[in-house]
Amino acid sequence: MTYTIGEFAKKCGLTPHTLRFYEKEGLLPFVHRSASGIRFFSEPDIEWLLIINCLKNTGMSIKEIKVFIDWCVQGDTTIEKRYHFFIEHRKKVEKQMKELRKYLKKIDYKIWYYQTALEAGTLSIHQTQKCIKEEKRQFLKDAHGN
Amino acid sequence: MTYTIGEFAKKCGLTPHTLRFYEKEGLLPFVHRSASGIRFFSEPDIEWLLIINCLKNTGMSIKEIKVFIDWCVQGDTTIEKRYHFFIEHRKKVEKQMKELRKYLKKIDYKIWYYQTALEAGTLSIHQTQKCIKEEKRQFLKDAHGN
DNA sequence: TTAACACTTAAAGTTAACTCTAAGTCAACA
DNA sequence: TGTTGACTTAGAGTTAACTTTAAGTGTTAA
Repeated sequence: MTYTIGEFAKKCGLTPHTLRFYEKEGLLPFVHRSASGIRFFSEPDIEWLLIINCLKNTGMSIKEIKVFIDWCVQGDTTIEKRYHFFIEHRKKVEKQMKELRKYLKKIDYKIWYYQTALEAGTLSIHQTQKCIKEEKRQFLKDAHGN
Repeated sequence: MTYTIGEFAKKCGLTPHTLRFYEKEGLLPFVHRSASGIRFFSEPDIEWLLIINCLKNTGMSIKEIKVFIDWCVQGDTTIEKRYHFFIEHRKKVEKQMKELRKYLKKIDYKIWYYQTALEAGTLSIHQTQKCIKEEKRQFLKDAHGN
C-alpha cells in the first residue's frame, strides 16, 4: 500500500506543501519516487513522521532533527550517537515537565485565589483577613507536597 | 525600594527593551513614572512578571495575556472571568503535560531500542530476533503502566 | 478527454515575540 | 562636567516554521 503526497499528508495531519518543505530540509530521506518523479509514501514512513512530530513537539528545531535523520541514513556506525541523542533529549523533556508542574501549581494557587475572592465578592479579602492568609499558607504547603 | 528599568530587567532576566515592549503591548499597566517620565518598578511588580512568565511559558500569547491583565485593571467586577480564565488555562496545561508524558514514553522506547542495538553492534537485531520483539512488547506493556 | 492532482524553481509573505537602530533629548551620579 | 543610562517615535531586522504565489509542466483515474 502506497500513498501519494496528498493522501499521506492527510494521514499525518499536514499539507503536501509542508511535506515537500520537510523533504527540502532533509527530514524525509526515505521518500521514494515513481519513474516519472512522483513521490510515494508507504505505511512505515508514518513512523518517521511520528518521531519527527515527537521531537518537534518537545521543542526540537528542524535543524537538530536533521542531525538525527542524517545519522539514521548513515547506519550502524551512528548507533551510539543516536543513543546519546535520545538520552540528552530525555533530560530536556524531563525539565519541561518539571517546569510545567511548577506552573500548574501557580495556576492552582490563582484558581484558589479567585475562588476565594468570588465567594467573598471582592479581592480585598486577600489583603484584610488573617484567616485567608492562613489558608493561603496552608494551600502553598499542600501544593509543595505534589 | 524602587528600581529603574535596567535594574528591574536584570531582576527578571529580561532586557529594558523587552520591558518597554511589554508595556507597549499593555502587559504592564502597573508601572509608575517619576515626574520627568522615568519608569519606576517596585518589589510587588515582580509578581506580575512571574505570572506573565507563567502564562507565556505555558503557551499563551501576549494578546491573550493582555486580556487577563485588562481584567485585573477593571477590578472586582471581573473576578469571575479571571477565575474561569485560570480554570480553562489549567486544562490546557494538563493537556500539555499529558502530551509530554506520551512523548517521554516514545523517547524511552527509542533509548531502549538504541541501547539494545548498541549491545548487539547492529540495528538489524530489531528485524531478526524474536526474543527482542518479545522484549519490545514487554517494554511497551511496562511503559503503558506509567 | 478532462478534472484533479502531481511536479518544479524561486521567491515572497506570514506570524510571534522579540531585538535593534536611529536620532535626538533628558536625568542622575561622581 | 562628563559618563552612563533613562527617555521618545518610528521603523527595520531577526528567527523559525511554515505558507502561499507564480508560472509553467506532467500524470492519472473516471
